[in-house]
Amino acid sequence: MSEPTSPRIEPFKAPTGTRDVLHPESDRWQALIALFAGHVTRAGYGLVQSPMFEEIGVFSRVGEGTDLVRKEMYDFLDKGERHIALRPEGTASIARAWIQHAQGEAKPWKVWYAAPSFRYERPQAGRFRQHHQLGAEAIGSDDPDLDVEVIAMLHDFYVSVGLKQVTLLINSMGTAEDRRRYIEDVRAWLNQRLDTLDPKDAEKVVDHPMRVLDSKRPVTIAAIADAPRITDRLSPEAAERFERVKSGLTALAIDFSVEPRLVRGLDYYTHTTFEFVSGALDAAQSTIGGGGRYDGLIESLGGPSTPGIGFGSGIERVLLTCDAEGVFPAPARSTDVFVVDTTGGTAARDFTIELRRAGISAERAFDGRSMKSQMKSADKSGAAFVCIIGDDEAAAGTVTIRDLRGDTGQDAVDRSTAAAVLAARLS
RNA sequence: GUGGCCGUAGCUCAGCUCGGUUAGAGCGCCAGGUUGUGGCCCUGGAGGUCGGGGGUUCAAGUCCCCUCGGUCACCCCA
Repeated sequence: MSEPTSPRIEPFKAPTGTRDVLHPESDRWQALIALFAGHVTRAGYGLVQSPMFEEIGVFSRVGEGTDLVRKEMYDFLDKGERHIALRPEGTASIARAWIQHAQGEAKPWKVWYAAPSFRYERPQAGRFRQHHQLGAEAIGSDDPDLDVEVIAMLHDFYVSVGLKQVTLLINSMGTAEDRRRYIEDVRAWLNQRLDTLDPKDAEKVVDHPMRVLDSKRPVTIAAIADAPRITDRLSPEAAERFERVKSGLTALAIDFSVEPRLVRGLDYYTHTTFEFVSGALDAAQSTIGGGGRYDGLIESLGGPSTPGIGFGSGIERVLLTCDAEGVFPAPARSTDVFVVDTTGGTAARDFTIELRRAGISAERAFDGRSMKSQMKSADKSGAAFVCIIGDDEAAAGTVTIRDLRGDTGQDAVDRSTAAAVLAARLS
């Protein structure tokens, strides 16, 4: 009989379509979120932390016919048999939160978030099962100048990130009635030309006629050149609103192009819809942010008829675009002081923490490494100074401060004053 | 969900076409060269279920099948 072999464990991996964001990339995430937070905070938006999952109904109201609801929802039954879905997009949760808690707040209620979203899809470039969105929503006002504010906020954020090859596309879906009537018109128009469409698109005429207009297939693109345009069919009040939005963007020197075929994936949009597309990404996923007005959403979630507008922007896609444009690198990590201790580690333990308590960033090596090894670690840490504590310093109650960057050499100072000396030399 | 390509050290990859001694390189990591001093250089070391399972064979990293994962595209979207 041979000894029973211990079972080999196949190492676990992060689930399909998810990733671990480790430093230094995570430092870049923090910097991006902080930059965004600055923009929205200056505009009066407050942070909302909402649950990552909801009763599935919250999300299915965004559009029973959308792919997002029909096949991309990451849903399951919990132990209480509740039908739960992981948040696939940010707006519905915010709308639900407003209905539940904030109806009495001043309008518009302006909030922002930086949070994960989940969609059950096959991952590819710029597409994940868990991705992260920076978003903002303003609920309770139908003023078109609010549309301008929201779009300008996202535009200016991209500018401050350093992105140059970003194009703003805008469209208006008109009122709910305009939208409904237009969809019928498009369906009728397409039905008379089914044989001229690419077969893949012809299938979509019944359920998603507007999707056909958004097709990338050459045959279809040629066939729909003269299809009715929503922007030609807006009711007078919707057209006037749209003009106000466009003139606002123009006044702010924000370039845009009206794209009457712009179709966004969620059914709740009315009036203004917009999308920021990167020209630097050659991947299939080039939309880095988008949003629009959703004047019917709150009501469909059981709240009072209330207008709203907002956007979401994918952190992963924004950073992908940054890579493509060579902007927004990870901020350099810096350590002020690296403590080298060859006396056994006690001095490093205590002195490092003393320095940190004095507001100095301090690192050290562990495991009783040789001085040479510790010096190498000090160099790699990027520290400006190294503090050496060997037998001589320990006996004399001093530390040797060595400048790792310049040529000022090294000198011993009394340990009790070392933190102050370092703080002075670092400033 | 469908299809193309790809899975060999922590990372990037060679080896697979025409199966055959202890599976290699660079980088990284650790140590030594300098018994108290980093960056450069030199030397050495650790580290591999060749994604997993099955099959063919005297013999499989190499051939076949299945499966899982990655990636890209469709679809759709951030």
